[in-house]
Amino acid sequence: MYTIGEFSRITNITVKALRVYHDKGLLTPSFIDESTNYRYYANREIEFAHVISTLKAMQFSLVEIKDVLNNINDDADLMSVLADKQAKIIQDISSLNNVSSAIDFILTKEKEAKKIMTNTNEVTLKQLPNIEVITQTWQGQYSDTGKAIGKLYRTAGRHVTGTVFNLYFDSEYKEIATLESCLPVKSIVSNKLRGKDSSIVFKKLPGGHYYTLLHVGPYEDIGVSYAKIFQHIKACGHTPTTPSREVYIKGPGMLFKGNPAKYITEIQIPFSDLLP
Amino acid sequence: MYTIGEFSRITNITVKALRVYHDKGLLTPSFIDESTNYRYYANREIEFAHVISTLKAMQFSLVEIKDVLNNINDDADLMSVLADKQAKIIQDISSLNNVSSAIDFILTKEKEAKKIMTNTNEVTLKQLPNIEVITQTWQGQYSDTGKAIGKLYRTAGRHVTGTVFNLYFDSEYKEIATLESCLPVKSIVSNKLRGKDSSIVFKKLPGGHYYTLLHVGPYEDIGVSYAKIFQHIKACGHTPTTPSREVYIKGPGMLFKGNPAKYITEIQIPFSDLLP
DNA sequence: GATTGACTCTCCCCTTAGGGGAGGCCTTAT
DNA sequence: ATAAGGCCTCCCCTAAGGGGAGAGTCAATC
Repeated sequence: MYTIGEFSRITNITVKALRVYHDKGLLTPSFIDESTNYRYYANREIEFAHVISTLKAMQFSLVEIKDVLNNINDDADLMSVLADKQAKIIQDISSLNNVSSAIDFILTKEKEAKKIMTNTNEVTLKQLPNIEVITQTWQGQYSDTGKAIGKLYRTAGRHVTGTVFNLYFDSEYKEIATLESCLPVKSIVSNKLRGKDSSIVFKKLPGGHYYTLLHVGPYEDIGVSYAKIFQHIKACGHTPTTPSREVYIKGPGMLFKGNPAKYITEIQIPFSDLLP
Repeated sequence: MYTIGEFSRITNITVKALRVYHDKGLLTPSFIDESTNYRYYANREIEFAHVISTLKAMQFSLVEIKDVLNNINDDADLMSVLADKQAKIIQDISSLNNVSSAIDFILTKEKEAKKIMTNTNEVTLKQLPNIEVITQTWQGQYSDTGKAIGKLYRTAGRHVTGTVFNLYFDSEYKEIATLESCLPVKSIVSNKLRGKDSSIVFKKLPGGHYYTLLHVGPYEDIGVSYAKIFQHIKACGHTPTTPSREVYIKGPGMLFKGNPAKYITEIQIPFSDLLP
């Protein structure tokens, strides 16, 4: 016979926990002094204590453990209980994996943005690849882009392959611009669109040569960068055409508005060789 | 301005939860009617609510979320918080994976036992392979095997490769037998033994030809099976030698004593061709 | 025999993130 | 004006104990 303290040391279960197990009828000491209420445990209980610890380590709740202890005699039953528990654990693992991926996505994006920040921000001539996107065309101000993007993201789900951008069809500044928000996706998404909200369209955007310039800072200042890139294009003897693109490499994030001074936008402008 | 009910529908957060967020200072409605205490939310709060939901989905506690909301302005800080959280999630995943493996181990063993049960239980002549084990030699009764095995299991950890068995060095029945408990392991375990408790020894057991018989039922009845196998060996003109083995394919499990009528023990007896 | 220190008892409060419900006040539609 | 539904606060409940208070108990020492 052991006192509760001795038994606690033997089984590596705290005294508090042992009292709880007693209260809940999981592990009743084999003798209780009726005058003092002292609990005394026998050797036999050590084995039970071990079973409880093991089941607890397997994520069983105390109620479940009690159930197992009282109602399971047959091996087959025990195995089915264990199999159920394992299924639940595997499900938990999968959902945690999803969370981890989601965080990964954010971290990766941030790292890319950091890398880009350290690059020069000079006008560059780039060959853009063909790209598959879902798009939504609308009219309004740049700041409404968020609304369109939300819908696109929900449609694409986990098939997003790149960073969102807008196409601008106006060659000069307009208060209410016509634009098309684009989200690069796997081509499989085109199947998901059948019969759905027809304002969202799957497209293959052709690539080609574009003049590009990174604009770092709040969107309100983007005029400066536009001036810079137009000047450069003209100096090269080319003529800007449409649609131009604004790639929102880093903007108000999924979580926070962030710091506008660190927003990164890539302006991409197509051109023709002809003089205007 | 939205009432709490409208805001709840917009954000998919229950009214109860919104009130808790208010109490804890996570999300304060932008206007509170001082005479009625009615909460009114503005559009601005929708964004915050979304941030809170997102962080909750990422396993942040309310305290952590409040901390993030109040104290994090810099992107770099946010990323480090996310990275920390991800590390913790990955750790959780790994520990769940361990639990799942442990359950797997039990389920697999049980399935094997079931398969064996359906086989015949006749005396068979088998070629046993060489095998690497850790062993502990001791004297006592069969029923003390559990004690030795516990130590072996703890030593081997996840490098266990097979089912535990005892070697018997006495050729006749003795109250206090000399026996050696063996646990098949990967040879890598031999490294872990250096400088440790020297009663545990790493060995390569040679295989060879053995007469074998499955004993199904409680250990007390094993005498019957021994009689059967000895008789068979004699009938074949061979002489039993030592050490004989008892493989505890299924016994009192890691969790429960189980049903002794379903215990499975394989008796393995070596022999010489000479007559005694 | 008495004291003392270590042990044990019960009881109460606290933790997460709200859920359920009671009782009472408020708003809005008919 | 009335009724329905919305909103308020307050209280209890969850799982698995941890922390601590106040009181009683055990065993050894003086």
